[in-house]
Amino acid sequence: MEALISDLKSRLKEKGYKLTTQRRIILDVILENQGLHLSPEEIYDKVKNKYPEIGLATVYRTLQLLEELEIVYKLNFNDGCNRYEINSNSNDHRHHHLICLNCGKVIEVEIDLLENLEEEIEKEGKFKIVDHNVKFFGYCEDCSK
Amino acid sequence: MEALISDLKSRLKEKGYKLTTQRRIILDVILENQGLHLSPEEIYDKVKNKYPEIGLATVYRTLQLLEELEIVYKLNFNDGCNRYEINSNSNDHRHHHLICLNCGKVIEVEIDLLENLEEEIEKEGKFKIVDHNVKFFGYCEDCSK
DNA sequence: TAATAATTGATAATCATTTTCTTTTGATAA
DNA sequence: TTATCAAAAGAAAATGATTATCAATTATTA
Ligand SMILES: [Mn+2]
Ligand SMILES: [Mn+2]
Ligand SMILES: [Zn+2]
Ligand SMILES: [Zn+2]
Repeated sequence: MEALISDLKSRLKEKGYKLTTQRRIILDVILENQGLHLSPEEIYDKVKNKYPEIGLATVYRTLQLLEELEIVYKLNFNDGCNRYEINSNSNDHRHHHLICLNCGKVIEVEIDLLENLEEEIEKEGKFKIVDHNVKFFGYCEDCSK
Repeated sequence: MEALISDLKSRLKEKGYKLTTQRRIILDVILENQGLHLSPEEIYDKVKNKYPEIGLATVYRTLQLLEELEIVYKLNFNDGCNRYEINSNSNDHRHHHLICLNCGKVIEVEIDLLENLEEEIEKEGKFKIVDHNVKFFGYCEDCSK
């Protein structure tokens, strides 16, 4: 997590941006809530505990910026808002999400196993893959009865 | 395509809904534009050519209904609106999408190849998979230079 | 220290989608 | 066929997430 903050600092500087208190706290909140996939509003609420003067617009702006810098990743679970998580692996591995159709719970899966599929797709020579996004829908343990 | 219309008719009747002209035309437009992933607004424009009195709210309402009946499938390419396509295979096979990060073009891939991954996930016994959604990001032929 | 550029917070504006409400339509029974 | 009644449609207003605007503040540079 320290690595991420210094990462942020250098990537910001690189583009002439500053590491402000607000930005750092927003990233802190996301870091402290790994796996929860917070929405901007939820992040706003949590940040307000640490920095009550924060404005909602700043949260939106910062999330945009962090996404641009590939420090966070934007998710869409079709529940009316975007959600964000740390982009732990800018390089290769990206985890998948299992979404329970009954209770809405979101479970993370670390195995990737897309190599075959990606290879097969690139074999055609018509597309160069650099990232993917995989969601599985079904029923979690509790909801399977 | 005829199959889909009669499918629609029976699934509607099953739930006490009616097959109206508007609903049929909306489905026709989606059928006539396979692979284009139209947005509600785009569907509205095309339907207006055949039925100028249609209202936008009817399009939204019908899309919701068709999705509920599993006749269409809702997609999100993060471009500010939802998009819809025929849910050609309610059973098993669902095609994937390749999205060009440069020009935005969307290409469909028919190979599935997720069996291994799904098996591996279900092996843990914590989740029963019934559907998936897979997007690949990268560069299309034209944009790879 | 003065000048300049970046950042913020408050507020207004956008824009896709939903709701509300009144009128119309269509299936069914008398 | 006609009366009845729920479903459906269209117009218009409302909602709600996100974005843009703008004046004030803060950090950096000359
Ligand atoms: Mn996650
Ligand atoms: Mn498609
Ligand atoms: Zn569940
Ligand atoms: Zn392209």
